[in-house]
Amino acid sequence: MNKQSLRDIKREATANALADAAFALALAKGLDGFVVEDVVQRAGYSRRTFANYYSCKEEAVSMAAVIFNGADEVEAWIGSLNEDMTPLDILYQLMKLQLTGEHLWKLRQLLTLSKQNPTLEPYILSALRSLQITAQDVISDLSRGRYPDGYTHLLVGAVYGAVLPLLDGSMNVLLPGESAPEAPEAVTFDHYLDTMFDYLRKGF
Amino acid sequence: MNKQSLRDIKREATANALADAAFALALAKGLDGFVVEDVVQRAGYSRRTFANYYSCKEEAVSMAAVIFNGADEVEAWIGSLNEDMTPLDILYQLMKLQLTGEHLWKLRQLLTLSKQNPTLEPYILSALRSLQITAQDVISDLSRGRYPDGYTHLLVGAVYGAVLPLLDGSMNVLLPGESAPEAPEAVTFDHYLDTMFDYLRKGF
DNA sequence: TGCTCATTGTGCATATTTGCCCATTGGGCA
DNA sequence: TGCCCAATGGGCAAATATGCACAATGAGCA
Repeated sequence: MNKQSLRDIKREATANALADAAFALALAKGLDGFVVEDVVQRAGYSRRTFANYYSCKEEAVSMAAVIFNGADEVEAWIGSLNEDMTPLDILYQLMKLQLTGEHLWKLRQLLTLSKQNPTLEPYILSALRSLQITAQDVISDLSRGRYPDGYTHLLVGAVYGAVLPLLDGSMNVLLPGESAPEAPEAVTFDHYLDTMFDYLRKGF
Repeated sequence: MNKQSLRDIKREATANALADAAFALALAKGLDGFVVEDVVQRAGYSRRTFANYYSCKEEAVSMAAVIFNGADEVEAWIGSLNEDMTPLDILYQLMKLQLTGEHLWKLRQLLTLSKQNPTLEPYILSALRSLQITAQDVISDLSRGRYPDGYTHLLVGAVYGAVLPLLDGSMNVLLPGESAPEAPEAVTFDHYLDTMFDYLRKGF
């Protein structure tokens, strides 16, 4: 699907390495506990290169949560799609694929960090927005000719607009009795997600 | 000691990755069982970049055997040297440090490969020569003012000129009853090395 | 207040890597 | 023999990464 030249691969690897390093440092030391120099040292790049990819550490930290490592599964899934599925069904399955345990866990960590330091919030929103764009492209492509673009845009917008509230809601529920952070529990989020799609299907 | 900028580090990493990949392929498939394209694919670089570092796969394979990963130990050892050691003693200890098990094993694999394909031999010689240059620099620096350069040059030349015969000799001895290649046995080589230095000390 | 200093942002030169190109080489085969 | 073709070597431009310099920012402190 993607051209993915060697250059593309390495560019993506650089961006991911920087984002991962920033995210790890944010978890370990808090948003104010490190500087860009620490990030590039951990990732093995120069400060100048960091500036070529991200405008600040907040952006890098946020991007770490949307790094997508399941492109192959999504591709296979797209190929196996039924012709008669509605955009709503497609979108539902896509979110199940995209928002896997690791993603959810990272997003929650991001939200926790942003509670302590609201500077982070706009960058989280941007990161989520990039997820939305990706989903929009997939849905648009899959339902082309069967549904107008306006329909899918509104639908995808509604769903991704609800991600943050969904996360927030499931956090409030989970956080008190939350077990180990390294084994994220997604069941409650899934429940909220199902509820959300029920509303979307049957109307609020 | 070395400036070792980030650029230097990455340049060395590239050269090493390419050499390691070439060496691994040579072991797995033989010198004629792979092409440069295979090397760069395994290492994650382009064919053009390979050409920036090595003129052919034989050169890369040979360089893999002299990649030195014990610079720190050597540095520490240099700092702890006695002022009254002779160049011969220094050189003896340096070879013990340089020619560790992994190096010996790689060099032997190289020799085995070169028996099947003599194309490799000049590149092995070049690789050994680079080891010799390094040793020459260390020895010259350590004995500066106490011994003339001519003396150390002749000495180092004599020793490194004997490395290939030493390897050959110890191979002949070891190969029949050689155990697992992944646990190289260096004791017999060490014995040969000691004999060599005995000759150098007391005269042939 | 004004000063100091760590951090950051950015322009520019240089180094490194890649992609694309084509010429050359050398072995296999009709 | 002559042709074909995979592999190679290398020129060149573009993309990416680095090193360096300097300005801007902003927090801490006398």
